[in-house]
Amino acid sequence: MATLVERLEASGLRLTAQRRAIAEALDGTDRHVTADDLLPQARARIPEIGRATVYKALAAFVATGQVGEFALPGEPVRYDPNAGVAHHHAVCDACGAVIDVPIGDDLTHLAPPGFVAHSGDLVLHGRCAACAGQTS
Amino acid sequence: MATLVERLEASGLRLTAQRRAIAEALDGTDRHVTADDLLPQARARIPEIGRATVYKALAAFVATGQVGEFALPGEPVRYDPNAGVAHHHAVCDACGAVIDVPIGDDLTHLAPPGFVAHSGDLVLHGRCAACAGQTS
DNA sequence: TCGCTATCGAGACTCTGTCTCGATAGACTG
DNA sequence: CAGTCTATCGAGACAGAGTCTCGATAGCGA
Ligand SMILES: [Zn+2]
Ligand SMILES: [Zn+2]
Ligand SMILES: [Zn+2]
Ligand SMILES: [Zn+2]
Repeated sequence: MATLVERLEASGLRLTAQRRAIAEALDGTDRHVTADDLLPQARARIPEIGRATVYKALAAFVATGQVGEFALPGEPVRYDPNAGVAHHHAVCDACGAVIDVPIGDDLTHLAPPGFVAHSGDLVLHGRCAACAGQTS
Repeated sequence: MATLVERLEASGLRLTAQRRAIAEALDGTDRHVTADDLLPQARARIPEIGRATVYKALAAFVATGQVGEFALPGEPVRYDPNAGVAHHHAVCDACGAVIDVPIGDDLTHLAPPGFVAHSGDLVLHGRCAACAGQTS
């Protein structure tokens, strides 16, 4: 898999220095981070980068389909550099970890009659391997 | 299926006049509404009801498991009076409609090794029956 | 090189949701 | 019924996430 910067270039997005810094910061983590998490990371590369720039860059990345976003109720939106490969997410109730789950079945066949689904986001809730072992 | 008010009573929640008004307002719609959507509906029953009261009441309802919540990126949390029966959601890209989808398969078996899943929320994206027919 | 346009940065602004705190309403006791 | 104890209420201040405005800048094509 190419880097996020390469995939964004390939998608035709104009890659400025700021967007490159933000894409590198996002790609450098396997976590699922928020925009405000990313700001200090991006500033490590370009100190004068603005907060609005991060939001606008992430929106542009999402529009290309190379970056995913998902939201849990009551939490800020998280961005996912791994959207080139479709996958689902498992969220640990105990520690909050978000784990990528490879896609097995196609889930769009679950759509009701008449609904034309092009994608589906599944979020599993439970205990991750580390937390399940403990008798909380 | 009993009304939401009845189900909340059965779950042992203290049902004040305000909570009853909010539960009736929520139950009276088949849509998936936000807390602030609900405020005027609740005030139609009890005019002096406060905004914080609606938020706190909804949080209490969710804690009983009789009301569901789900979030789309960039949108306020929506509340679902129909959580007594587990179901998924289909969201129309074009008109924004949120449609209940009866559960078919159990999806928790998709969890990765070691992860103990107790529930899964699936959100399908696409076009609803009304919007799919049109050549937008 | 010139100019057009998308992007940038700063900060004000909006919106969603939470917290504080004094007042109130119930439940429970006797 | 009166007293007490506690959960809930309402108002408004507050906080966090995200957007908008607008003048400045940088990249791209001609
Ligand atoms: Zn965990
Ligand atoms: Zn992911
Ligand atoms: Zn539609
Ligand atoms: Zn629903």
